[in-house]
Amino acid sequence: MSANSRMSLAVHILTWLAYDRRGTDKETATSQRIATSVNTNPVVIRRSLGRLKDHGLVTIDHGKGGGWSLARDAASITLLDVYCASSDDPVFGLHASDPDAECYVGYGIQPVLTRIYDRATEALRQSLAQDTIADVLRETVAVYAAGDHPPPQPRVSS
Amino acid sequence: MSANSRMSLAVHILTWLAYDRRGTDKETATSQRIATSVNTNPVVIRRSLGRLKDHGLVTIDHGKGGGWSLARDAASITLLDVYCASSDDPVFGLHASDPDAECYVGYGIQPVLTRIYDRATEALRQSLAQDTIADVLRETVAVYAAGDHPPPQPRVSS
DNA sequence: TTGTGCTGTATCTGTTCTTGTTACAGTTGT
DNA sequence: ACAACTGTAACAAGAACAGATACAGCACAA
Repeated sequence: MSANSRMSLAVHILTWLAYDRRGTDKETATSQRIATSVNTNPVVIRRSLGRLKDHGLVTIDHGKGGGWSLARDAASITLLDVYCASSDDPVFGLHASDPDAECYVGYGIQPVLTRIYDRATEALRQSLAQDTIADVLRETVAVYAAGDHPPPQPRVSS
Repeated sequence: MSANSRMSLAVHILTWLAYDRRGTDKETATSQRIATSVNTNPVVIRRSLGRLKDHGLVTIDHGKGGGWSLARDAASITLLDVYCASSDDPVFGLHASDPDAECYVGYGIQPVLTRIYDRATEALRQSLAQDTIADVLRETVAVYAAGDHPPPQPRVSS
């Protein structure tokens, strides 16, 4: 919902791939299997994976038996990378309709807002840059290990 | 547009009121006059002002000849205050549909995301807290003074 | 070369959110 | 009582989004 659930979706996918890579049986990583974990439609996953591929975060092996995998080590993919790949829209938007240019405030406020928004957005980005997909995977597994999980099975997906 | 143009609207309104307060002729600050500067409908302004009033940033004098004014000094209203009054929605949203709890990643990822999002959002908020409406007004007037403004009149609005 | 399995993308639907607008009752000073 | 403005409901139009179906395209295997 709200603003940016695409970010959560992308992090989920990448974390899933990072976990999947550790396995040895190597069932192919298809959009269908990922969709089961995220609990949504495979097309939604493919749309997100397409963006991640365009930003060089994942690769795809086409053809029968192919599948998705991380293009780089999970420890080198920061959440800022994911954020950049997930959203084109700025956090803050300017006025829906252009202000009255004949007014002191209406004339001058937009560049001021832009400066303030840019700085705040940069602070947000710096914070996101501090975590990697490897961190998320480690913490996520820890949450699983600590919790009283409803199901007893320790496999990635169904 | 995009995410949060309500923030820009609220900053514009408060800056306008901060400027208006400096005047001596004291034409009443009505939603109609503010709407002219923002170039929108008075009801849109009233909706925003209602939220700002609920957060204690502005006050209203009802009745004939009444009008809006800042509840506090412009230098004491930070953009974080405005942000809090403008938006209930978080910057980042979690998954649209709950992930599969039978999956390692699906089970454990949401609290991890929440922690990361909270930290990033806090960085954004700290950045916004560094500017006040008084700062915005000063810089906005400077932009006006520096520019080659289309109209020659130096009055607030029409 | 044919078959298989998966991707990439177009398209449609239902939902939600937002802006802009009209309308009108409520409030308050003159 | 009147004038002036607010607060809010209601509505239309538009954008954005998730979810879903459908199908052509691609690459490997046999």
